[in-house]
Amino acid sequence: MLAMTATLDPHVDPQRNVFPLPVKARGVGDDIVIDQFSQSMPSVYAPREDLFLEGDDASHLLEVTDGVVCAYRLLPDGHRHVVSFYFPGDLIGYCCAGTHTFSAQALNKVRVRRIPRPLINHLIETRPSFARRLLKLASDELAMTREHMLCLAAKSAEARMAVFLLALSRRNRETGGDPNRVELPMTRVDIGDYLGLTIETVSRTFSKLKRGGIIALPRTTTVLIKDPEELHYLAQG
Amino acid sequence: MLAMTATLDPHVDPQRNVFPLPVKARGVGDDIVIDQFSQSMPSVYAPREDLFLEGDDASHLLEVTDGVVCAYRLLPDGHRHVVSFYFPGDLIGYCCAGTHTFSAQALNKVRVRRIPRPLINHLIETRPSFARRLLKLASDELAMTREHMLCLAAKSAEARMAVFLLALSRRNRETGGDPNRVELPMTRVDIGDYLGLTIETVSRTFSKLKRGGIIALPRTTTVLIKDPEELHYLAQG
DNA sequence: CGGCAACTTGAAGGAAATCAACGTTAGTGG
DNA sequence: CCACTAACGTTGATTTCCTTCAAGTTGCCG
Repeated sequence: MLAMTATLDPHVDPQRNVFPLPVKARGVGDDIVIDQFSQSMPSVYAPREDLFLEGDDASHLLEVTDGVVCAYRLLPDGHRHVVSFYFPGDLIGYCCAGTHTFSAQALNKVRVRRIPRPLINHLIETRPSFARRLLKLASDELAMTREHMLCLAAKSAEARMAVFLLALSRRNRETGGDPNRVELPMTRVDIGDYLGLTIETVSRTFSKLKRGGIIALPRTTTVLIKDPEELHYLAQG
Repeated sequence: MLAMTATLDPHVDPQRNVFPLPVKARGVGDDIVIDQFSQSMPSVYAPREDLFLEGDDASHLLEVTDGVVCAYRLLPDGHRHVVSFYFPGDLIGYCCAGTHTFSAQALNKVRVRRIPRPLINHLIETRPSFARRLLKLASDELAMTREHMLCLAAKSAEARMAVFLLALSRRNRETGGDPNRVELPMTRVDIGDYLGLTIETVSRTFSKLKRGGIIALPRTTTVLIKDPEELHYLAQG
């Protein structure tokens, strides 16, 4: 259950030059108001099913409870750009205008709670603390987006991959998992479209890191971080 | 004077795949409250003077009234990344936590109005409409940052430059200026650090556009757009 | 076992970075 | 007003990294 006392994730640290992946607030809900409502309409999506498309009416705010969501945009030239990945506990679409600015697709079996926008608006009107929390959420997401932007603007393929893996590792640590064992729910294409690289470069970089003894890849979807120290070094550029 | 009725800039259109430059709200102020306060402490900065540094306490929100501000970050490896440019009417630091997540430098003579954060917090508490407006502002900036990110992830040097010039052109049009005459208050280094390119590439791309008859450069700081059609085409990728 | 999609690896090509030199502009002091 | 200087900008030659194109390989699911 969402607790009123749940605060925003204290680990978001815009000062560090890594970790652009969203690590958002758990428990943005205000008391049991949201809880009651959202319980009444849970939704489940199959792998590669779209939750919504860019331009769709953003009538609801989504909270991911299970699975991983890939936010993406399709360009006129046919290219695809992955904006972000959303994990359990993350909120989607909380600070958007009337329509969604990106599409969202389930990477595996995804479960979300749908929170109607009017409820959000009502809470903003009636509870200043809620508005402040949403604002903080938006500013955190902005900081993370800038981090990712910086990564794309200034870093090599190897550095981008290192940043990416460390972001996943960090998320694991924060959710009580093994920081040195990273599961990849997304394909190489997803990773490439997120990091601004081709699948070939993603694959080659994985191999290079493997050869260097920095990671191991027992399966294509499992990364074992063997040398976190070195990975951090590479992430710096 | 800031008017209560002033709404958010209707021209921000996240659907379009161009124009990542901030075109933010004029008149975020709530009635005359902010107006009264901010009038009392205007600040002026000389070219290349820093308004604040990354990590500084964000005690105030800044509204640019004159000149152009360059938001940037310095990386451990010595690289510099330009996050954004802020023009008259733009707000800086409205959605940031306790400390600034980037440094800000005046590109030319800059005048800003400093709005104390406690006042902002007070307005959020007491006026839901103000909170909603700030949230809208944050969501617009997020959309624009994503637009820029997409540009860095997926576009060629030429396309990035085209997008950049069109963004400046658009801003001109919206402020009643000549959309086909763009003044560049920033250096080639600034542009390069913003677009993730070297100064040489920026310069070469200017020359290429000039050779193609798409732009003219009567002075290094003045761009005349001769073929907006073609420039739009190039901006697509 | 077959078939297909995802992934890996190799070779060739290209776009931008780097290295290096030259030109241009603005600002300073004689 | 001109000479000098330093910062900024342009252009060329070379190198590097990533993309593209083209096979293979792996692994999953019927």
